[in-house]
Amino acid sequence: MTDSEHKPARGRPRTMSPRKVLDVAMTAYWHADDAGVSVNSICRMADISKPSLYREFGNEDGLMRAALDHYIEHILPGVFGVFSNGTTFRQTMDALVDYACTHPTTECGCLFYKMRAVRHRLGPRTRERVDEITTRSRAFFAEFLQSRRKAGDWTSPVSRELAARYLVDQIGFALMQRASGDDPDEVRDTLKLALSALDGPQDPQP
Amino acid sequence: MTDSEHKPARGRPRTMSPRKVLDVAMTAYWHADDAGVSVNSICRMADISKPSLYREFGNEDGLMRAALDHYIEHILPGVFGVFSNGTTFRQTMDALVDYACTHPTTECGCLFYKMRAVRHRLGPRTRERVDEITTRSRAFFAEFLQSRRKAGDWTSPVSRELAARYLVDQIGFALMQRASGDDPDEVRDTLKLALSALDGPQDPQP
DNA sequence: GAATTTTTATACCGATCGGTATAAATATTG
DNA sequence: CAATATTTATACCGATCGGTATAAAAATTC
Repeated sequence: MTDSEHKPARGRPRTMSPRKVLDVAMTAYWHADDAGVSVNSICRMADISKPSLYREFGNEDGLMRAALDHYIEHILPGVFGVFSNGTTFRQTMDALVDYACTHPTTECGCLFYKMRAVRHRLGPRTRERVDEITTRSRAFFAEFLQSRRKAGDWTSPVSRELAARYLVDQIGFALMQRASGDDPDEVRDTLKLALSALDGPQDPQP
Repeated sequence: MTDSEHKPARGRPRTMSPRKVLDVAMTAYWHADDAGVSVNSICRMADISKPSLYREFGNEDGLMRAALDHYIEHILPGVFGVFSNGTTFRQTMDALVDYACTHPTTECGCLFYKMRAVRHRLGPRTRERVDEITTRSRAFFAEFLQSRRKAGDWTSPVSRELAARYLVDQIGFALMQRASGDDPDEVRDTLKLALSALDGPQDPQP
């Protein structure tokens, strides 16, 4: 949806690659310790001029939204291996905990959750995208939970809507702790304890 | 510890009241929707000049630390009514959920948790104070849990250290959601579900 | 080669930031 | 009243912010 892959046909050839800028911006927003990621710094890091960036993305809001889309498209799909078809609810939860707490990809947290945490200070288009992804994530987890309930290995009396929201929130909480540099073992213990609230009534705790 | 209540004995009398500045700063940091609380804005709100503020608090870090201390001293004590002596673990948890999700004081979250969420961008002295309060909070909850375990109404196999950390984190998470303007009912459902992970093995869920 | 089109680089805009230099204002002390 | 001590108000500092005006550079079209 970058919508500017039109070949210019004539004019000065561009030295700026939107793909490269998005890689830089995504990584910067994602791995930044604090909110100190300015348009200026991204231009310096990507070695482009500000007018080039503004021509391509309009404003900071457009850049952040494009960077989030870039992240969703290129980084997030790696997570969905966790949701293989045959696996039990419990197995999937364990795999999720592993992924969120020890996978190198999540060492700096998750760009989506980081943007969600500062939702109020985002531009309107980026905020809109964050809200869309929140809705889609909850729907995805709700569908997963429904299938596991039908399969019989998720027996909690909690509604799947609440459980889906709870999963999205608790995983995000763990990823934010991870991004803050918290002890991975403590993050893991906390997340496992939180997710145990979704266990069935008579399931034994390992 | 404001340490500047020395009467000047001579010189131009001060029109600036540290107490008033701390009230303004505390409220601003606490109720601010985003990070847009600058020293300039606090001076405008408190109707004082910047040199007066810098003379009293040194720098932004000193002001934030003093505002946090002010909050701990004047606001937080109202919470401890929840931990009356006779109440059960379950009763205390319910009271905590009520307080965190519906009490007017928590409508904008909690200044401590808000500062904790941006711990990395705090000045060294404020960050030190935040860490101290984190440690003290965990210790307080651990002591409470130990007493309830001895009293026999907290039977979870979870260690009290983990449970204490979990309580501090989950209550903070709920307060941050509340500060973000999330639906109080949803925050309440999430927190109740999270705290149910600390219930004993055979306790019935109401 | 001249005209046109597109992107580039540079320099700038006003606003705001945290922090401070300076001097006027207002008190006590002699 | 003069000297001194302290706080005030004002104006300023350099840096950075998001965003843009302007014109040169580099391509195609005529």
